[in-house]
Amino acid sequence: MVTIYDVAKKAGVSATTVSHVVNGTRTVAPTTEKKVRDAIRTLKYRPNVLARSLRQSRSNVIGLLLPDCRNPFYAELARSIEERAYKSGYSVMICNSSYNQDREREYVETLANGRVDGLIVAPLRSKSETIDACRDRGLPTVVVDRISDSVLVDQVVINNEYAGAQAAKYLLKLGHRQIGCITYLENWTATADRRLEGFRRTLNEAGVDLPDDAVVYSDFQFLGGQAAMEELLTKGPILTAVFACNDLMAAGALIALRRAGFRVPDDISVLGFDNSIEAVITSPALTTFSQPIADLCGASVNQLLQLMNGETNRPRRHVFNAPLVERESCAPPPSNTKPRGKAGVAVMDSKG
Amino acid sequence: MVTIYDVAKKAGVSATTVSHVVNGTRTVAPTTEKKVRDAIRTLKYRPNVLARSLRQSRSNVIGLLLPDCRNPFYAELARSIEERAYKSGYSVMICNSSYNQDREREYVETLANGRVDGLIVAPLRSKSETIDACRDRGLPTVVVDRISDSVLVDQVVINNEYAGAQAAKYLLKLGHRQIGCITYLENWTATADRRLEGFRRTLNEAGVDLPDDAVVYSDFQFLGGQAAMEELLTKGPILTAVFACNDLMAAGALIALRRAGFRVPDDISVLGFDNSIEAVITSPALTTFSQPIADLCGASVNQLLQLMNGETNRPRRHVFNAPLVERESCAPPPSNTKPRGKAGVAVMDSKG
DNA sequence: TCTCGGTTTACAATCGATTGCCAAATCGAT
DNA sequence: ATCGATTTGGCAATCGATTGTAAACCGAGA
Repeated sequence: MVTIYDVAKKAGVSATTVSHVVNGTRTVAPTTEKKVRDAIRTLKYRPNVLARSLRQSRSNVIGLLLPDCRNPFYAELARSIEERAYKSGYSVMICNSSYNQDREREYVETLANGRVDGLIVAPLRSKSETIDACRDRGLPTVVVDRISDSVLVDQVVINNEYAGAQAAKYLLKLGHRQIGCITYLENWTATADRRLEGFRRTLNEAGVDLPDDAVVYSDFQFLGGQAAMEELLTKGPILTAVFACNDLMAAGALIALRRAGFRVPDDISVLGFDNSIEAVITSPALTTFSQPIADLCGASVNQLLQLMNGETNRPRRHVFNAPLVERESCAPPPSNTKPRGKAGVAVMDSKG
Repeated sequence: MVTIYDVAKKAGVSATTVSHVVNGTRTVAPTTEKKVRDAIRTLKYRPNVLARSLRQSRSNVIGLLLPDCRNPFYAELARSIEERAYKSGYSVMICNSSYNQDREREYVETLANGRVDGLIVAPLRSKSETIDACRDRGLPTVVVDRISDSVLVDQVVINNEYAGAQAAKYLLKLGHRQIGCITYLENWTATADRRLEGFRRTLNEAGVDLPDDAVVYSDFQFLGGQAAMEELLTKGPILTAVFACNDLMAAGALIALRRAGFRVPDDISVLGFDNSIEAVITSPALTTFSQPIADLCGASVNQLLQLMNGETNRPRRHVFNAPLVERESCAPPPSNTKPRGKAGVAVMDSKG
């Protein structure tokens, strides 16, 4: 490896001068500068970023710790964060915890000690030592997508409970009364469970029950959603609508329903979440909630940049909303006796 | 930050001893070891990975440079590579070139100088200075998915020309004669263009023409595929089958066809590539070619590990095959006058 | 010739670890 | 008590940069 001393020797100057030429940190006489630049070019010298980082105690890298980059929502998040970070001169190191607590902890250990200047993390659990570990090390940290119990860390999230409530209102308005839900492990992430909470509360307020066997806990993945829908069909009550807490599971549900001979949305409605590419390419296309990814990433990166600049305001929670995107997968229930018109204009169905 | 010297002082030993306790590189008396471990626990000491890497000139990180992790094929590739690397004690730094040459070059600059021990890259172009830059720096490098012109670098790819030929044979066997193709920029990646090459050659050998206006160059993305299909419908010849060089574009083509009132596969067949999740959730599900991701990643990581261990065999090219996966999106052409039976059993259509 | 002010360059310490080499301590055997 | 072998532990150099401090240099004015 060619070092700064090799360049110095070839240019006939000291390493100090080479460093100042490379970084433009002090005025250097034009003739000296030329000698140095020539030497750099001849030797193909590149500064060793490790040595520089060690000395300056900053690496210009930020870490991004996600459950799984195959989930299109996280993939989109990763790209968007990387884009913003790049514009601010930072590279991004993306790591997948693979929905594994130990892996998550290990990655924090690996990342926290010098390798990154800051960390954006979508933690697996709300109550996790991961976040505490970051705080202990004094590592600037922002929690994104998922809520952490810790009040000492900045968080960037959507209002999941509100979105769940909107989901319920939408299905109720369409006339549904037999409603099910495919969600994620209980009390883990403060995402799917909050959506379920708002969903259930709003249904109850409207006098509609959400029985236990109409709720299936799955894994946010395609096959999981498919299996969950099959379980609902075999073991659950008769349903006219299902709210799946992400698009991948909703897509799985569509497949299970098609195989079982149901037509969506004629026989049963399916409501997704995320507005990922999956929502567009399924047939029928999914009615879903749009994750405000640009907002989430903008807020996360800005907040992290502030933290890394030493601005230590009291931690805050940035909250955004996920608006409903209507496509084709939701419609009034098949034997609907309620008015179908939008604003109360009664349009009786065949029974009327 | 608490350093090894802080621990040494608290434990009443030298930094040397602490280092050996942490790394298990020398026998340490049990009582001494206990003192050191207690001090480490009390002070919450963590070794600074930068300092360690600088001294050992290895970081235990490998870089992965991809065009775009939102593409499900690359997302899957990234996860699989990370999984294998993790098992060998390496972390993975994933970077997106975003289909941008400059970005690709900059990332190589950033990664190559100490930050990573090796690099797996899916370069944007076959003829690119990116690979040369890696070689100049002596960075162990493996090219994956795409072929590089450089004969001095290890490559792990599928046989795209063969797969293209198989695509042609399959459509010919179904009875198609009016065939189109949605591919990627010409002469860039040695993936889509090779597929097209094998595709065209095999069609020609069967006496079937692939006219210029039946080939559209797109961008490997969903919207691009949709636009490409629209272009084929408006400006191209009448077609009974389209080969899209990846599933995302095939999914886009399906949408365009549905909007234009075509039924797939009754009116027109669509053949995809990658066998990503998209191929399963579209309706109809895509007949496609299965990327042997496990093979690709296994070979890439193994090869890179060998390179990083200093084993410098002559660079080789690992080639795998992508088998056809039949689903629902391909069928005989609508007004087919050929036998439809599988093994020559003549089943005449309505014209018969 | 000497001094002064400003510019340009170099010396040497430092970041936080690892590690080759040597010294001290311990032990058992004679 | 002495010696040699074996453990155990520390000193100091090193990785490749950055940077505070000080020295060298240069032309101008006294």
